[in-house]
Amino acid sequence: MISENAQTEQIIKDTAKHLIFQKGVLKATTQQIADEAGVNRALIHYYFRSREQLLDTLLQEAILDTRKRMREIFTDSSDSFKQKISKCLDVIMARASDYPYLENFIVSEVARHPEKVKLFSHKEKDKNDGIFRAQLQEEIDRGTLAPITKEHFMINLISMCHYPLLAKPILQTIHGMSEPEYKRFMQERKRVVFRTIFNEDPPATE
Amino acid sequence: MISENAQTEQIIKDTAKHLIFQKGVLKATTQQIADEAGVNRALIHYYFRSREQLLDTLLQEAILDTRKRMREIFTDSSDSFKQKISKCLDVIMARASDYPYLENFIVSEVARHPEKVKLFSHKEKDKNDGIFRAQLQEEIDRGTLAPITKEHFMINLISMCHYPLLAKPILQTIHGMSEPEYKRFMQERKRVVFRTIFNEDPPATE
Amino acid sequence: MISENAQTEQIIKDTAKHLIFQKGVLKATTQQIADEAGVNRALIHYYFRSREQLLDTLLQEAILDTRKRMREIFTDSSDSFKQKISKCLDVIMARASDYPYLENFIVSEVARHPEKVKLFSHKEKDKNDGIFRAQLQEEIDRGTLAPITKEHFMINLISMCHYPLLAKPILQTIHGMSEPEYKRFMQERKRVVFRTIFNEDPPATE
Amino acid sequence: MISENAQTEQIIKDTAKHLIFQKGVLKATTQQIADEAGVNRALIHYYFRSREQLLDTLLQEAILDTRKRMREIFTDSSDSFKQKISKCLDVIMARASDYPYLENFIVSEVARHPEKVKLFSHKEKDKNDGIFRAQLQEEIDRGTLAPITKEHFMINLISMCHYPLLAKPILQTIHGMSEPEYKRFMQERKRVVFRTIFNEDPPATE
DNA sequence: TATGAATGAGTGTTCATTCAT
DNA sequence: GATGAATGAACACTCATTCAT
Repeated sequence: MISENAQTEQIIKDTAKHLIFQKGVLKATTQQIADEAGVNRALIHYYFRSREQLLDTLLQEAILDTRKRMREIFTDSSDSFKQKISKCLDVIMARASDYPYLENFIVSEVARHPEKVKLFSHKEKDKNDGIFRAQLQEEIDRGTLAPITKEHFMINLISMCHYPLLAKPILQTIHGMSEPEYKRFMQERKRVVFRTIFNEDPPATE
Repeated sequence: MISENAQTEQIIKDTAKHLIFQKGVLKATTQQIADEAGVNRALIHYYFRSREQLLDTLLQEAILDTRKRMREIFTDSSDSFKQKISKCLDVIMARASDYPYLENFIVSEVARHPEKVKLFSHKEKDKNDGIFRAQLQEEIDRGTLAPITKEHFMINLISMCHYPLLAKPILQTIHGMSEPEYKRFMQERKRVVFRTIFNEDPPATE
Repeated sequence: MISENAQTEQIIKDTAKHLIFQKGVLKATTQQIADEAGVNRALIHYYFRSREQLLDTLLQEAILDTRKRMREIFTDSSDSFKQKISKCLDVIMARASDYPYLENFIVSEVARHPEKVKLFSHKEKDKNDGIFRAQLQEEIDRGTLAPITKEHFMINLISMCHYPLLAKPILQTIHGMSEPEYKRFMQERKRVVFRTIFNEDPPATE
Repeated sequence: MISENAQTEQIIKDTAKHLIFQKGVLKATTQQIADEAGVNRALIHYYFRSREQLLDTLLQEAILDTRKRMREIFTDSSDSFKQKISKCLDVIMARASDYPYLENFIVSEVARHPEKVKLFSHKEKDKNDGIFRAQLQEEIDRGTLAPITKEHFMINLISMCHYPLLAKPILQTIHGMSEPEYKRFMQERKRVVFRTIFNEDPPATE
């Protein structure tokens, strides 16, 4: 009816993303998805064969998209390490802001079906990995960063960005934040994370 | 059979905690719980009225327990701020290590039933809150800590502890860690987090 | 309601047998079975886990029962060969009369799931097989039976009994038989089959 | 694509016959039929209105074809009765060999929809019927055949041919026949059936 | 306390069928 | 003629929950 032609497939995907990644309805039913998308439940199976495959598709897309953005940042060699991390923070925060429950979804998916971890493995040995490690070491040698491995460094970055978005309602309750207060809090967040890591403000970005 | 008397209630709770918080079976069925606990499925309803109420009980207990431990740390005024944070890290890490999926469970529970956020609200205006803010400010004034609000500070702490445990299988895949490598990684974690925050090693603990 | 306790399981089995083997509703729905049995549809899964397993159980029981009766006939060594075959015909006809669609069901089950053929394999090398072959050969040698292998002989027997029951409505139409005519036809059937094989009337049975 | 014009209708029918009558997929889906035929699923409805009507068409054709061949045999008065039966056996065996599951399909179709029995009724009172009965009686009078009605006689014929093809996998299991053994078995079959009926070998055929 | 039996609501999925193009 | 998209009805199955004992 409302949905026509090949757009329908996209509508279903968008609706499912919205429901699961944004609203946090991790176990969204095919019925729920179909209702929200304004389509017949059977259409989900027509396009994706199963609920499982729809979710896998969403997951795959989200992962590839994030990875692509990350690669773009680290491939651009003209930036300084701190500039890269700053951009990286932007990407992570944007992602976390768009899809607050994505990380949560990923974690429970993998908990239930450990073989899905394959979705995260690169075939191609990342060429940027070497550069990253070198630049990180450089900062440490220069004394602008306490000694830390790449793994700990990246996980620090990701954790500090994701968690507050995930736990939004809880934080609002525990710390008694109103909606505008929370909004302000999240806007400060990037600077705070950068400062926690580097002990200085992030470089200005366009 | 095996379970007698009032122990049964505890066995059910323990089993459910294990299944959901430790093994990550967030949607554990009453059947699964009963089977694992070696009791009849109907007993769960006898003791807890509904699956929902059982889960709420578990949640409540986990929250109260964590809060109690935290309070103990911050009530003991003889410790320095850094010592308190160090102990605090110990508690969070221990919790995250015992119940890696607890945070995940909380988040999706609250996402689905926003009213459950009530479980997190204190009635009693926390007396330690004032002390904490004062001590934090003191550190900042002394220059041992970059300016930061209590909220950001606490969230940094929590995020950096929880995430790596939650995402264990993914991290192992992305960073190519073997089981012993991951174990070592987690053992380093506390020091890394402390250093990321304070730019110095944590004080020794008993 | 009507059904109580452990009888329910038997009621479900009996109903399914009736529906599938007698009425010929080969693809009888769990709903149909449950309705006819006057029980809740979910109970079928409670007792048999799946429709498939219910059907397998029925099949298994039917096969074992028939095999048992057959063995009884051939184990009793006091009977002459013709007497044995006569009794054998009685059993086959009775079976075919009780469950006209059993053979049909078996055939389509095996066509769909060839591995189910295992249900028919004996583990124990049949001791009666030797006796049967010897007695058959004896009849041939005596000239009361045209030369024939055991396999062809048995299949002749079975085919001629089953087919007319299976195809009842068609035969009634093609040969224009009324209900009493068909009944008479079937009553003659045993004698006809025996005569076709041995060229003489069967011995009298109790 | 591959299929053009009016051939498509035939392709669909042939595919369905193959799937249902030969491979034994009695509940072949329109999708399965369409896939195997390499056409769009909706085309089946375009040509046949419904799955049901397609199947009815196949059934009708199979019945008419068999009946036509039978009539040819019995219309040709130059043959002796035994020659006719021998030819008749050839036709039945060929049919059963081509479409082993046809009989099974017919039986379950009629079981489900008893009104389909109409497909088998002749309008025209078969003229050959009288001749057949006369010739049969002649054989009986001559003593070459034990007394038997036309109905029993025909059913004996048909049963003994169809069953072993239908039950192929089961017979192979029960009697431990290898594929070549079964093939040899079926080749012997015609002679065996003829001998069972007439106590003599069938006349040679071209 | 504890349990086996029973149920209603809901889940993912399949399928024949229709329709606009 | 032919097709992709769409739908409603049905299906096997699961699950939390209730109840009699």
